[in-house]
Amino acid sequence: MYALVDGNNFYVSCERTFRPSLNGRPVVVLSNNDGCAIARSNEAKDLGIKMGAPWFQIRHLEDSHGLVALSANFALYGDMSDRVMSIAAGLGPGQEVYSIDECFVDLDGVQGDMKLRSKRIRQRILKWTGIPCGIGIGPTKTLAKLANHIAKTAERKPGSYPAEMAQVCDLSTMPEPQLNAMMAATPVTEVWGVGRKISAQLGAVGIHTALDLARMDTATVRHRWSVVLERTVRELQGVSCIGFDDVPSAKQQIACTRSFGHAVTQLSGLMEAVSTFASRAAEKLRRQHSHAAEVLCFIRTSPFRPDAQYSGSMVVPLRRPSADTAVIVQAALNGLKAIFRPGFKYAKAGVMLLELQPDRLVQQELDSDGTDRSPLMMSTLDAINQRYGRGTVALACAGVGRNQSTWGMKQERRTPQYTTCWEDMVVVRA
DNA sequence: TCTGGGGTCCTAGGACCC
DNA sequence: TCTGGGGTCCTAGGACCC
Repeated sequence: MYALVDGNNFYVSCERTFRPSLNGRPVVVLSNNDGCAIARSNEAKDLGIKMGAPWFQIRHLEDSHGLVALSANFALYGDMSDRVMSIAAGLGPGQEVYSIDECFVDLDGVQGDMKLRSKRIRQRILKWTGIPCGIGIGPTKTLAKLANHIAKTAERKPGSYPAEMAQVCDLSTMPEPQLNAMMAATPVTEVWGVGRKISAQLGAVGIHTALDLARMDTATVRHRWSVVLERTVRELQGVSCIGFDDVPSAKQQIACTRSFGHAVTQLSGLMEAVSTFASRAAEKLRRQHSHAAEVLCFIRTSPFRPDAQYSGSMVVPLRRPSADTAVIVQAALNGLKAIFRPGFKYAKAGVMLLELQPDRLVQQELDSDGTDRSPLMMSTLDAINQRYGRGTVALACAGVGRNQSTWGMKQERRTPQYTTCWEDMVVVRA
């Protein structure tokens, strides 16, 4: 049996913890470059703001409806997430942190009233962090997700589901007729694993609700769609098909990509950006103790602009797998020089590390004396940047901020890093 | 003027093997 | 008229997730 704990409107709720004046107001958190809305308060949803809505299309609501927009503050959200997760872990013996705002908890062997227990945990998270959560319980992950959806929807839209489902919903002990009624009231799009494309295809054959999907014949589903959807159907039927990932495995690829604050036309600006992204990616690589065998670099213009379009990418193999920033930056820059075409307004670039492997598998070289100083240098670099802040020590090709004002991120509405930066800490005066 | 970033898994089809 | 059977590996692309 599983529980799914999920923070409501997570980024907005993090901001509200430190600025209670935002309660009751329509609030959105914007993506990097203040591009589009990636989190919305209930009031903002009620204004009809869609997930991913471009800011320039909704900014008129600032004046007309008191909409508040904030730049994304991921340092804050990451830290608040850690706090929420450590409290949620108290619900059961195992926890899988699935994303920044949600986790599955394994409830096997837990005694007592699961719903009451969940309500207490929910209350504790709210009291200790200020983040409101929904908790769903079910015999499979997909049903726990469904229960979570019901818990949140019942709270937000009274009348959509029975009122006692609000905040915490337990589908695991529900009598079948009632469970069927819940599934019949849930559109199939809300089922975990059913996206836009597949729900349209299902709709075309008369499958509109979670219950319709649960009652489909698994062989038909597998034949017409895939084993992925078949698993979803079985999970809805109460047969667990999706495993529990207690210890997250190392990533198979690592990316660092950004849209620019302003268009970049010169190779020099792109070189700075790509160097910076490659350095960041290498840091992430070292944190999970991996080496990369290939480096992918890409650049592209903005598909939203009427200008001439160009998109180029190249995979650069390394002579041998590495986690050395200098090696990875050099490979990325070699790729960049090969794909760069003058005369375009570049809007985005990125570096991806591919073919990752554990760093303990090292292939020595015949002409080497066996002493590789790179690991020591890299761990020193990471330690300094960890202690004194990102970018304290960097490769010179990442620039010294000369072009940063061009390609660097636009963040005009960022809130303080209340919990991760001494200077930004809240001061209480008597 | 202005449209995010970072992942995973699966499948189909082609190249190649005996 | 009629041209086998069975397998692996790789890649590109599509679907999904938050």
